[in-house]
This record gives sequence, structure tokens and C-alpha cells, in this order.
Amino acid sequence: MPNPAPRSGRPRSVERDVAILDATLAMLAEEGYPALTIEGVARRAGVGRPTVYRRYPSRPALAVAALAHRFGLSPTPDAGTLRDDLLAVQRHQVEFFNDTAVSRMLPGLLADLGSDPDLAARWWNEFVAPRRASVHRALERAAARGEIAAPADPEWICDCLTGPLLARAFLGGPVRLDPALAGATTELVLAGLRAPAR
Amino acid sequence: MPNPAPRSGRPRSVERDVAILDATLAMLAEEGYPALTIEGVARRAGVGRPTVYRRYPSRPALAVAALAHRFGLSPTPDAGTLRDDLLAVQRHQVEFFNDTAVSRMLPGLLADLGSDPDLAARWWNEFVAPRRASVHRALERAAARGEIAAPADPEWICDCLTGPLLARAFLGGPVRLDPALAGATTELVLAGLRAPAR
Amino acid sequence: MPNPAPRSGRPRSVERDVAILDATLAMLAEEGYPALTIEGVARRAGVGRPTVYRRYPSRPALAVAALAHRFGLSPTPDAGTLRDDLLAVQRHQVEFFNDTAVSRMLPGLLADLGSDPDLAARWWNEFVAPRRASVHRALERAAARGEIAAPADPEWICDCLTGPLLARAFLGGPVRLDPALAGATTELVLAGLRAPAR
Amino acid sequence: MPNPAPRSGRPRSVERDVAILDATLAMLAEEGYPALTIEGVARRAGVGRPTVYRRYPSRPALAVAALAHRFGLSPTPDAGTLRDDLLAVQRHQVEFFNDTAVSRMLPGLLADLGSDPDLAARWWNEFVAPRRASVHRALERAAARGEIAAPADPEWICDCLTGPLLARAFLGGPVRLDPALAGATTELVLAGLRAPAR
DNA sequence: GTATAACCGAGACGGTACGTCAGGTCTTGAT
DNA sequence: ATCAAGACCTGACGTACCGTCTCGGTTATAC
Repeated sequence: MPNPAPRSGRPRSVERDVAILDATLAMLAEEGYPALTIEGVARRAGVGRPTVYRRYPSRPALAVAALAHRFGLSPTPDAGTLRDDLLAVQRHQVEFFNDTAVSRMLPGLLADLGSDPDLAARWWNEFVAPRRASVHRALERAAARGEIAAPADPEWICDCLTGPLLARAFLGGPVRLDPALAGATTELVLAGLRAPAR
Repeated sequence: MPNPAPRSGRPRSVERDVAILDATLAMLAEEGYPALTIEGVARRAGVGRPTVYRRYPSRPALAVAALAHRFGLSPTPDAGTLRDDLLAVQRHQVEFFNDTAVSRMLPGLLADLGSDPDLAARWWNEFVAPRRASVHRALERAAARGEIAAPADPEWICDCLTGPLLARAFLGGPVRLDPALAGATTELVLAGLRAPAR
Repeated sequence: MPNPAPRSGRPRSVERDVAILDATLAMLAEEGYPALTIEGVARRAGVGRPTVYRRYPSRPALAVAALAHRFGLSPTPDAGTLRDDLLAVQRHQVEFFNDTAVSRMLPGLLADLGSDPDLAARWWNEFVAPRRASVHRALERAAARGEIAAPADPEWICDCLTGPLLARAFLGGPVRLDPALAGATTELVLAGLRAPAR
Repeated sequence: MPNPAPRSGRPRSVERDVAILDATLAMLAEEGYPALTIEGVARRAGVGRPTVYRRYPSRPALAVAALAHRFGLSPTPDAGTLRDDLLAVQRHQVEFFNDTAVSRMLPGLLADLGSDPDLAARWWNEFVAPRRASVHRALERAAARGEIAAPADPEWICDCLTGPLLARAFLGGPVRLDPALAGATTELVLAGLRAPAR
């Protein structure tokens, strides 16, 4: 990442880089993940097929890269209260799931990750985990302020924040998520955090 | 369903019916949804390809049928309290998501449903909705008993029950769900139901 | 060969059979062997690529079949004298080498046979040997008539009949063979047969 | 050839020159002409692909150069009689056709020459013709000595000397030529020269 | 001495063809 | 009317080379 490691030979064309990722996102939005083919992406990007394979070894790898290309990591500042911190995260998530390319790609991508553990690990470490980390930090700040007790399993909190959106977005047909769901999931988790574990 | 409408000519072989569905489930469990092909199912079931197509017009249709073949509707009796009603439902759900064939099929199936609205509707109406209906009934009974106020959006409750399991099961790699998640989700929803909507 | 062995399943289409071989010969005549591709043949025959591969496993196999399709075995009657027998054979050979498809295919085909011994054996046994056999028979008849002594190595005679035509046709650029070469080669071999072996 | 036309800039590396030709001959002997690729030659010679293309514009051009590199022109002294002159030539030819690289390259090379008239002309003028010229000279010497009448078409004699070897070497599978064929072809041609043209 | 020009390796580029696989449809003969 | 078998066209797969190009760097000759 820091040093581009100046390899020998002709360097890869940046124009092709973006053309490929843009074509991928466009095809995903228009046709959906199952109809996403390397062939089609190459054709649409005006690029030879090997030029795509040189960059990404498989369809899911290409999809993950396109996703990262579209949704860079945004910093999540301290909003002062846990509620506002979580609200910011959830608004972002609603927007994410409402993106056409995302909603048409996610299930298929997850399906393909099932047969490629390496890529699945990269997907989690480079895409999911960094986003969840900001929730972890918000929870730690809230515990430090005394708003809540430090949760035993922060990952579980993340599942509760993301899960209901996931269910709403994918279990039925194509549904746009109501922005109010950001608040609803936030309140759900806050209630869960305050309730005695029984 | 009720009347099989006795057509003329040679009737379809019931042995083939079950051979096809069994082969489908076996392949799903072993290879996953992306590797599920009509060709492969026919080969494994010892059946010609048209024999499969005569029954199911597409891969997702076949998968839905195999799922229904495996997970028939089980009645959900009144356990007396909302907590116990929901616990029963959630134990069932955890078991469902822990089934190998299910966990390897669901994301891919949902992806394919994205480009087949008719089948998506059938999937929801014939598979998802009946299961959610038992949650609806439990909520109505609890409201009648005065345990809770009648919830404005019962579907949202269902999303909160299923969502966290979904997130845990599919966002990362292949994970078996801890049976304790049945209780955790139940408590989460109960806490949410009792909290003021703010 | 004798019994078509009535296999099960849909039988191969005879129209495709001839379309493929005709397309092959046309491409050979127009573009030459190095430019002969399975892809191109399929396109030109209006046929899918697997339809070609189902019949012929490789380019040289296809070329051999096209050759056999074009040049069926013609019977060679007894002309009464060795000279006339050989003349008939050589006229046929000149015509063969003057066929555009043949002259553009032969060197490339022979090159490919170099890396496929099985096909090379079939080419010799099913195409070359039957044609040479008629020369063998003519020599035997001539020996029986007392025209010549029975030659020690009839294959060598065949090489001397074919070789000069081969050299003329292929060592230089594209050359049409003068019909007079049929007589010239015949006289050469007759002279050789009568000369003392020294 | 005479003046290398001293260009400016860095001169071509002679080591690469020979590495390329040696790699070409080695690959020809081991894999045959159809498997000869510029890529493979470059790899084997430890050289970049453009370094090959800078020298030879195509595969057949490279093959011709490799052939010339291997078989330089050898002077053919006057042996005193036509028979001995031709015997020397034919021994050389048998050796030539028995060279592994040659026998695996010739048909494929001839096939490629069919679609490159310029190279075909150079092949004939720079490789074939000089070798045939020594036969022409031998015939002229024999005519001057009164051994034979001056032949009307010396090229035809050459075809009769080379053709039978060609047929033996290439029409069937991979065959080593018997050294006795040098004598056999010589006697054949001598018999032909003495026979009345009828 | 230094500029210039051609060389060199590595490797990306758009292509084309490879040989394979599965899709979904059809045709056959038999049950 | 169903069945197994298998041919059919289609289209995508992932790979190998093609012949060209762009790099950064080297090496001789020519100024």
C-alpha cells in the first residue's frame, strides 16, 4: 500500500482500472449479480478479457473491488452520545443497502464467497471489519462516559444493527429501505443494551 | 395441490420426484448453490435432463422445492407466554440456518430471486410468510393477554428476530449459529417491544 | 461401418455433417490450412462449436475427413499395360495435387500429423495406403504378364511416382502441375524398373 | 549482407542472435513446428519477445533463419562423373531430411509460406535455389563430357532427386531415411536421363 | 564527454482461438 | 404422456499467444 513497489514492465493503465470497475457497477445495477460476467464487463469497459483477469481472478473478487471502489471508508466522528453515534452509522448503512448496485450484488457475492475462503477472509477483513470497528469505538466511548456497561460481545451488537436491515432488504423482493429504519434499529439496540440480560 | 387433476398419458414417476429433490439437497450441502446445476442434479439423480425441466423450470425453482421438501411447515402451539412462543420460533430458526443445505443455498437463492419476480413472490408467500404468520399470531395472543401493546408493524418484529441470525450466518465465512442466539434474539425483541418508541 | 449401430438418443444431423465438411473445404481453398480454425468452420457452417468437436477432436482430424469427403476412392481398372495403368494413376494424382483445397492443406496437415501418431496412422491406412494399393496391383499384373520383374519394394515405386509431383507442388510457391507430369513420372519409373540395379 | 550499414545506436547483441536461433532449433527438434511459438523461443532463449520480433517478423521467417543457421552452403566439388556428383548431393539431402529439426519443421514451414509470398520467394532464392544450382552445374559438366545429352529441364531432374525422399520422409509417420536411398534416387535419375523420352 | 539512438527485459494492451461446460430445447425410440 | 439418451445452438468460461506498445534502464557510437 505505502510503496507502490515500482515493478518493471509497462505499468497498468489507470483508465482501464476505473473503466472496469465502473462497468462492473453499471452492470450490477442494471442486470444483477447472476448476470455479471467477466466477458460482459470487458465488453462494456471496452477492454480485452485478459485485461480484466490480470486484475481480478474471479467474479466475486471483481465485485468486492467494485464495492470498495464505490464505498470508500468514511471517518465516523464522535457525535457525543451513543445514540447519535449509532444513528450516523445506521444512516450510512441504510444508504448502503439502498444503493442499487449493492442490493443487487450482495446475496450473490455472499453465495460465491462460500466457495472461496481466502476471498471471504479478505472481504471480511478489508470491508466489513473496518466498518464494524467504528461501532466498537462508539461503544467503548459510551462505556467510558458511563452511558452503558461495556458490552460483552460487540460483534453481536453489530449483528443486531445490520441484521434487521439485511432481512428487510433481501428476504423479500426488491425493497427500498425506509430511512426511519436507521432510528428503529438504533433504538432496538439501545433498549437491548439497557435491558437486564435475564 | 388439492386435486392433482388426473391428466391422461403416463403419470410422472414419484421415484424420480424424490430422487431429484434428494440429489438437489445433497449437491447443495456438498458443493453449494453456485455449483448446483440442472445437469449435475440430473446426473446424480440418474435421470435425464428434460425430466428435471419438466418439473422445475429453473435452478432457483428447484432449490425452493428442495427446501420445502426438507422443511415442511411445523405447527407452533401456544406456549403460554410471548417469551416462550418466540423462543420456540427462534430455536427452529437457528436449526434452520444451521442446516448445511440451507446455509449453502440461501444467499445464492436470494440472488437468483432478484431476477425472477414471480418465483420471488411464490417463495415469500409459500415459504416465508407462513412461518412469519406464527409470530404474528403469538404477538396477537400476547396483546390479548395484555403482555404487550399490539405492535404497529409485526413484520418489523420478524425482521428483528431473523435479521441478527442472518447477519451472523452469512456476512462472515461459514459459521454455525450458537443455540444461545435463540434466547438472545428473543430478549432483544422483548426489550424493544417494551421500550418507549421515543 | 457395416452396421450403423443404432445408438440411443437423438441422431446426428446429416445436414450438419456435410455443412461442416463443405465449410472446411471452402475455408481451406480460400484461406489455407494455417488459417483454418474450428471456430471459423463452425461459424461458416452455421453451427455451434461443440457440434464440430462432437465429430472431430482436432483440426487435422477435421481436415482428413474433409479430404476423404472430397476424394472418395475411385476404382482403377486394368488398362492392359503397366504404362497405361500408371498413367491413369498419375493423371489422378496430378488432378489431386492441383485441387486448391488439397494443395493448400497438405503441408499443414502433414505438419500437424507429426504430433498425433494415432491420426497419422489413420491417415496412412485409410487414405494413402488404399491409393497405393492400386499401384501395387498394377505392378503385380505387369509381373504376371512378364512386362517387368516383380519389384523388391513396391512402396519405393510409389514414392517415385508421388515424390516428384510433391516436390514440384510444395517446395516452391503455389504452382499448378502441368498434366504432362503424369507422363513424365510414368516414364521415369518405367525406365527405373528396367534399368539394372547396378 | 556485404556492408552491414553501420547504424548508430547500440548494436544488436550477437549473443542474443545465436541464443534465439539455438532455442528455435531446440524447440523444433523437441516439440515440432506447430508448437513453435515466438513466446516460447523468447522464453527459452532468455530474451524478451520484442528482441525476437526486432530480428524476425514472423514464425516462418524465424524458422528459415534457423535452418540457414544450421545448414550453411557447402561447396560441391567436381567428382569426375555425373553418378558421383549426384551421389554426393543425395547423401547430403538424406542427411538433411534426417535432421530432427528439419524433418519436424519442413511441412509446417511450407504451409506457412503459402500465405507469405515474399518470404516464400526468399526461401526459394536463398535456400533452395543455391542447392539446386550445384545439380545444374553437375549436369552441365556431364553434358560437356558427353556423358548425357543436356537435359531440357534441369529443375525437373532436381524434383526427381528430391521428391522420392520427400515422399518417404513426410507422407507417412516419422521415418528415418535409409542412406541407401541416396544411391537409389541417383540410379533412378540416371536411368531416366538415358531412356528415350518416348 | 556527453548526447543520442538503438538496444534490452519486462510486461500491459486489445485480440482471437482454444477446448470445455452448462444452459435450455429438440428429436428419437421405447415404456 | 412420460422416460433416458443425447444432439443442437448459445454463450461464458479461463488460458495461451499473437503482435504492438510503453516503461526504466543499458550500451555503443557520433558529435
